[in-house]
Amino acid sequence: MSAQRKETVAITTPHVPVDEDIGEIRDIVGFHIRLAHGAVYRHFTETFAELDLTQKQVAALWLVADHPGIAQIGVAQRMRMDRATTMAIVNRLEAKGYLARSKSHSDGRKQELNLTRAGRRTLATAKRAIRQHEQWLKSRFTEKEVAKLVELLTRIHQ
Amino acid sequence: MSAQRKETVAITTPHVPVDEDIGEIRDIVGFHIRLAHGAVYRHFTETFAELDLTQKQVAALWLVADHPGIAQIGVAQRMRMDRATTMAIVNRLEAKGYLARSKSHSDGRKQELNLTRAGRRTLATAKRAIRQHEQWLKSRFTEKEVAKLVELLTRIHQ
DNA sequence: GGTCATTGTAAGTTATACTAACAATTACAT
DNA sequence: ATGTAATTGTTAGTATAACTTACAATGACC
Repeated sequence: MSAQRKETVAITTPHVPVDEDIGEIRDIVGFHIRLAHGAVYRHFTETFAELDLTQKQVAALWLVADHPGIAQIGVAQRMRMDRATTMAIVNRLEAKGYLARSKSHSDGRKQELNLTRAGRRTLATAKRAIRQHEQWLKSRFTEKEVAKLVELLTRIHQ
Repeated sequence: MSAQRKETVAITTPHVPVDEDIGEIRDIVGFHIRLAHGAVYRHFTETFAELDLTQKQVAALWLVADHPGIAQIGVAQRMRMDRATTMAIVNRLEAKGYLARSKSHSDGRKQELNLTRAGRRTLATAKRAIRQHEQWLKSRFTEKEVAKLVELLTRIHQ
């Protein structure tokens, strides 16, 4: 559907230049980060359409898999989200049956998060989709450029 | 308030390491883009708290200023948004009194967008805030690195 | 023991992004 | 030139995400 739409645009509106003038905004780094994020987000959504998972949901699932028994606050800190936003995401993953909460016995305030069997199965599928998605993203760079990009981006998010 | 909160965190939870282990996800480029975008978005929101404008709203305002009489579809294409999303943003900017719609006489389907006097005044203020925000973002890079980052990001969003 | 911090939770707000449908207008093919 | 298709704006509805505020339960610490 996306390829079809793109083709339609190319056929019916050849007079619209690909590199439209965006004016002074071209020199704003933050604008490029937002455009790049948007492009990645859109491709991710297409890749995960059948799986019905968002970036955040996959990231949270993956984090819990890598840190069994992690508390919600732990997920929040690693993903740079606040508690309320984390709640919403964990709620959705719980509703889908991919992870389960259980009271921590070391700290009564916390809930331990763990994947269910379905969660592990889905994450395995998701990781294959991520590999595809990453391939699409990395295909335009050399290995060295990928490393450089990650290094630069890391300096932004600490 | 942000500095205060950061300080509080540093004082009350020194046992939480800054570089928490995020596991395998560390190697996913898309994850770094999302984290970087989130960090930039958060700083932008703080910088523009008094102005009560979002990234998208400023970008749209700026685009209209650089392209007087541009149609909504033109804004959408340049910002990689669909028509409905553009509508919402233009509606908000119109409600704030920063831009005005007027029927195009060359194409009856289109609306010409132009800044109001208040819109021009606000954009001027916004540009000063953007300069601050960009300074914060660029401060961690050399000029060469900024150019490289923009070049790499541009390859992602075309 | 009392005070303060942490954690999870609920409720409500805002912004964004998408789809689907519709009306008005324009473009185009035969 | 007429009928069909495409474009543009618009509305309505849905979903996600991020935020605030408030509250309860629990833990940390003097």
